[in-house]
Amino acid sequence: MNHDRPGSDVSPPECLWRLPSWLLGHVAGDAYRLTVGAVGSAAARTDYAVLAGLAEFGPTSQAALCRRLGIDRSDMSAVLDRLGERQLAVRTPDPASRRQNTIEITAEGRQSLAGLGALLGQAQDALMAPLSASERDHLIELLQRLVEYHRGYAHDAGRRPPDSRLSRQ
Amino acid sequence: MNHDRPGSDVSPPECLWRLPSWLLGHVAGDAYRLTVGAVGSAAARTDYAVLAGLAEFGPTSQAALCRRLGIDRSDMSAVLDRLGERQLAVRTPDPASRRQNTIEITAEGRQSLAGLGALLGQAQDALMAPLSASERDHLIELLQRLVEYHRGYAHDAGRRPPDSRLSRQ
DNA sequence: CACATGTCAGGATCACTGAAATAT
DNA sequence: CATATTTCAGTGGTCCTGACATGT
Repeated sequence: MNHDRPGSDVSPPECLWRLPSWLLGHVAGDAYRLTVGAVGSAAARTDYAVLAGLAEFGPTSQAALCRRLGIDRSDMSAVLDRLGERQLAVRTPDPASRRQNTIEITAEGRQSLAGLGALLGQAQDALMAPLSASERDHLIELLQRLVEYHRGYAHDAGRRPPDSRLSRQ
Repeated sequence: MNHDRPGSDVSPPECLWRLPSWLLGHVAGDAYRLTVGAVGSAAARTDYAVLAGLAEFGPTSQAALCRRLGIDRSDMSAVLDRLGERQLAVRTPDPASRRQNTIEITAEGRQSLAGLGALLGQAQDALMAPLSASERDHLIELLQRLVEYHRGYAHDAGRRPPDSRLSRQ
């Protein structure tokens, strides 16, 4: 029933309006609703992330996938069950180390990934609508710096240290 | 048990790394955990927002408070019950319009607000640690623009039109 | 009557806790 | 033994739906 929704008396307290965590909560909520709307369901949103990871990483263990996507391994099982049922990914026990699975994306999975990616692109445009292209880039860059710092992601694309060849030999 | 947490194999897929909604989800999650950690409980985080609103708006109706803080009115009742029990806010029926309550912050509420504000400030610094002062301001401004656009907040403080005195008389 | 307010009961999703079974 | 992987059961919070009683 979506109670509440702006009236004319709506302006936030200064005190929260300058508070990054409050702003982030609202914007992330909007982003969530927009992407879920574009993609059709909350599950499909998670599926996209997992499929994107599988497509880019190649066959991976389930735990590594969790670490790289920031999804708790308690929740990953259900996601992979769902992807498995729909034949979008396959889970095979790893012969080399029998305690872990090898997860791999299927051809259908890649198709689904492409479709979801297109839908998500629209949602991103809707989300970032009020910002110019350079502002969007700047926002993305600032968010990336925060993610790197707090989640220990070492994003290295295009940031290969200048002496990388030297330091290796 | 906080499963997962970075290893050395951790780097996100390019595909998500440029996706604002994914970045926002992670950063908002970090912000949430930092603020909850600083403030002691998730409930205290909500209390802060409500107390901040009450302190800045003055006595307000419950529904107006919901709209301005972006909290659903289904959930506000419980929050006010909690604040009432702890004597941080009082809920009195409005004599002028008997269908609405007037909510007001108490002296204890202001004390609690100040304490929580200090704790939250530390969490914000921790969150924004990797960014310079001007980068923090820029991030905040970009997020504000998105919140305004998507949630219909009309933020006007400090943006009084240059001719505000003229336009009023 | 339509409409706003406050309250309640409940669902859905998410991030997380804690523990078990299994294998290295 | 300690450690890592996979899975499951369950919690708490937030957001949301739908309804109801009470007022204007």
